[in-house]
Amino acid sequence: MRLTGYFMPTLKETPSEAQIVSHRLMLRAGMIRQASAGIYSWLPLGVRVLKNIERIVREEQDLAGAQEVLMPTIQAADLWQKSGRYDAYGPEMLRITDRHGREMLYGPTNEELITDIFQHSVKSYRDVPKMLYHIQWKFRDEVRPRFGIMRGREFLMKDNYSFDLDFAGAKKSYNKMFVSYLRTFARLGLKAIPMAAESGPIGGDLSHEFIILADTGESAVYCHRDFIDFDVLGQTIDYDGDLEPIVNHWTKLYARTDDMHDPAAFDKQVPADKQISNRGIEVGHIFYFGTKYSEPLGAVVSSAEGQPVPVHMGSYGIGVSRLAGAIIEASHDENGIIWPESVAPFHVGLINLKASDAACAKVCDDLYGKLRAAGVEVLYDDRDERPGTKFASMDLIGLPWQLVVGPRGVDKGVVELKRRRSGEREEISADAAMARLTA
RNA sequence: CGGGGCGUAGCUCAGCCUGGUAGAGUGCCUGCUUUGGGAGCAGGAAGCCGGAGGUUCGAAUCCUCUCGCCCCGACCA
Repeated sequence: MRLTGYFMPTLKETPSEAQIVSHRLMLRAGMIRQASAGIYSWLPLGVRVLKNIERIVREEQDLAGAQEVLMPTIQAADLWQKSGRYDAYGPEMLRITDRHGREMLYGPTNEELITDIFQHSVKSYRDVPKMLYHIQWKFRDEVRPRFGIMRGREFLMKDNYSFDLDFAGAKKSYNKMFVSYLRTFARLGLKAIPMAAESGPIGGDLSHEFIILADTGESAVYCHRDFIDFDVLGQTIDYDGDLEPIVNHWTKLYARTDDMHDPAAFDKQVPADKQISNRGIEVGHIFYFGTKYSEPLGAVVSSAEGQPVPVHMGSYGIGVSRLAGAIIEASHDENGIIWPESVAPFHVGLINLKASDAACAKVCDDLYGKLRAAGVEVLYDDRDERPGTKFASMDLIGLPWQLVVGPRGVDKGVVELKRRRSGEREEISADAAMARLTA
């Protein structure tokens, strides 16, 4: 993409409404634009990031055996009346009346709808287990939206719902999602730590929040330092096999959010030099809730003995749009965003330091063509701007690599390859740079 | 929902107290100079001063109402 033709309205100054770093940087980088309180439009650069996050989430859901569906944003109120949540949900739920006076709502979540879909078609124990997920916009009328995209009223979320015959089955589904989440966040370049969370009236330990550590996080979290070095991507996962050992490995050490924190247990279980107490951002939440919705909504299957049994369910959420902000919170410096490779809107930024110089332009155009031909996503700054402006905006938008071509280097037959994350630069030939970027 | 604050040019803000018909920086457009970390000079375009009432000869400025947005707290993916 040539920057001269790209819609990327960057800002030199920080808009006054933005307080936290991800919000400021997303606005400055031209990723989003506020439409109203807690509601945002996504501009081209932001959409590219969002799509990358979505892609990874989707791939990992599919890998774990879940199937994608797509449920509507607007739902009829009657299912919610059946589950009892229409009254329980309160003003956070945006209620709408259609032209016929029918009560509708903009979905804040989808348990009712998915359970209804399931119960219409599934009647036998032979048809479970099933895991169905979708990635859809949701709306929660937060009293006080804030932190930009991190806590908007409208947000993009992946939610998955599992259906099993009994608790043992549900636990297997839970484990699949647990491991799937570890992989998903790791691929997004994040250190996400599963922390014991409130599981509501069901009780037990089957609820985990996946938290990333960031100083600007919204809640206090406490955990063992060894989590930082845990790795999940180095092993092959067999989702049909026993996942319990992996789950155990990731849950045996102390990790709790503020509301579950027990200072005495923390001190007892974690040596002082291994204690981390920090702020954290919740990027995912998984829980088992048994028959809470299957009973009132009639999601019942026949057991092998011919007896009707309500299915055991779990639900598993990932805040897709929130992740865009969370990744920035976890990965930036004073100059701007530092995207992990997997979600970067482009792989490399090609900077022509002197657009008016024919030799420079020749080298750049050539590199641009070759990179594109090689399938490398490249943003080519071909603007007639000063070098400082170009460096600043490229650092701001945080592409993993910068390929800098200036008259000085072109004379010597070299270009400069800069790593955004470390700031390392090296002068190498254009061919060598190509080889590096296509490796 | 309790408490606080802010709406003036795309962005950051001054002007408001003490009423006299719109400002700066930056960004944008033109030209010249410049060219390795958000340049310099000159010229230019750009605002229903959030909206509605009111007071006044006259309102960005004073009064009332209203809408929007932000911050702290409680709450939340």
